[in-house]
Amino acid sequence: MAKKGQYIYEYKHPAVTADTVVFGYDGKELKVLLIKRGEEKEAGTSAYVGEWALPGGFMDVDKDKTIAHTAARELKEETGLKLSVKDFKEVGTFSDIDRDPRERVITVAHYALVKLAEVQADTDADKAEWFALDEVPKLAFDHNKILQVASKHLRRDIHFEPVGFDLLPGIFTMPQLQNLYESILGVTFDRRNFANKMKRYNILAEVDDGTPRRGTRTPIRYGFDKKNYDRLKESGFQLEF
Amino acid sequence: MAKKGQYIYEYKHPAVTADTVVFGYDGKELKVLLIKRGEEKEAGTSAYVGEWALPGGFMDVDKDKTIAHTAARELKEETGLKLSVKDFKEVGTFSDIDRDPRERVITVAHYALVKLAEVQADTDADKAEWFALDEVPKLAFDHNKILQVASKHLRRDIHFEPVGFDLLPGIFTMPQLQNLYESILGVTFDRRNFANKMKRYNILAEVDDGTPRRGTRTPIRYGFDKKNYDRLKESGFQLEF
DNA sequence: TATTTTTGCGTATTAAAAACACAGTTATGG
DNA sequence: CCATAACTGTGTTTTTAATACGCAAAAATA
Repeated sequence: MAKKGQYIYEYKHPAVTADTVVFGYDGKELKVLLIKRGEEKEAGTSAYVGEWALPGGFMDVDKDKTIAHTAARELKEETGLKLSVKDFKEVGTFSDIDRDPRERVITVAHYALVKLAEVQADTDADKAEWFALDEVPKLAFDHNKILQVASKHLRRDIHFEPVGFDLLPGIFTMPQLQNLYESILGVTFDRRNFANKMKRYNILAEVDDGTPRRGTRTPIRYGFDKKNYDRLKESGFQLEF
Repeated sequence: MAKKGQYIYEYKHPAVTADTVVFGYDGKELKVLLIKRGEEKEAGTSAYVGEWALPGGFMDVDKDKTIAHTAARELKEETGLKLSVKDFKEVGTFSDIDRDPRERVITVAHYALVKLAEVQADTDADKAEWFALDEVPKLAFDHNKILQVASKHLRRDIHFEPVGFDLLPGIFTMPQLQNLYESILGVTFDRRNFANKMKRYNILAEVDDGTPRRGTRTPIRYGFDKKNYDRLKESGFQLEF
């Protein structure tokens, strides 16, 4: 952690934080990881103590190689979740002059996608909790607005990147994939057309995990064919769901 | 401008700047507005003096309502170009730990689109100069990388927003519009298919400015039908070029 | 056991994208 | 001045993708 001391500048500097919207999918709906704010360790005074907020915190000017490193470090410290720096996608900067009552603070918002079932055990239940997207309470600072913008980015990105596969377990079924897309986009697709379109992209691979398919009712199990996806991406290919 | 003095913090703060990639189109190719760096007015020591760079500068913590206001203010100060705050689209944050030799500086990059012919007179020729995108020299800091990312954002945004109309004069022809799209995207379209597609969106309006159309060779003049576009956008419509 | 739900596979229809031909007028080069 | 090339507009045809449904088999449900 950064050292406390006396740091002097000729011109005013803003404080900089990184906040992260962590999205997870439980098979039914999209969820977000929130923390309950405690006493601030770094800033002079604390703000919004006891309220729900996005995980995040102040940049360590000496140690954080980039602002994404700040986001990753703070997420780990506040929720126990350890993600790779490249999993953080930048959403935008929030810099309204009065967004923090203590001093001028600008924050760089990120979002990250996790396989909820696999990480739920890692999240520190004392401090962090998963909320359904439509049950998120009033949050500290401008975090409701950040959440809104991040959701919009996710909905846009899903059209061009295989983000669905970051949210689902490694092996999944076509109906699961469709449910995910429908709940993120808030629409419904025709079952058969959705499957056809997905298959045309050749980024799904049937997986045989021993489960017998006695009838057509047992859904086929798929995995994400990352190798094929990377190849397609390199050749200038563009997904469009 | 911010006052010089002694500002003390308990924890280290990074300096924050806003840089802007201003794109203009001269009818042939995409251009970018660059400035020649002089002595820094605000920071203790100057860096990259005499080199080309993107217009931008330090946030005024007391006066800049948002980081976009910083971008607008600095652009005005450095190039004479006065743009509305809402014309600045955020590209991303650049925060590598060693990107500025003086101190830790993170920058929020933006891009803006202007009608080159109409603003060329406003740009202060002593300090600023327009460069063709493929003739941009080596820039200060990580500005080449910022330019690259901004160009990528522009190429993406052009698919969903009528950005072409911000770059062209108010009245333009179909070939001009096509040339713009082709030079931004680096592709070629079939003349007839392009025109058909554009017309289907119903965001173009034929303009009669008195120029007689004696033959089919004199191109039809169009204007951007903003009213129709806003209506379409409100109804959930999405452009896709 | 009868009924409903779920899954896969397929077809017909509709809309859009891509490829292409022609005619009139202006610009260009000798 | 004339022949040629270049530019613009308006179509049509062909190919491809998107959309809307039908059917059968197995599993869950009542």
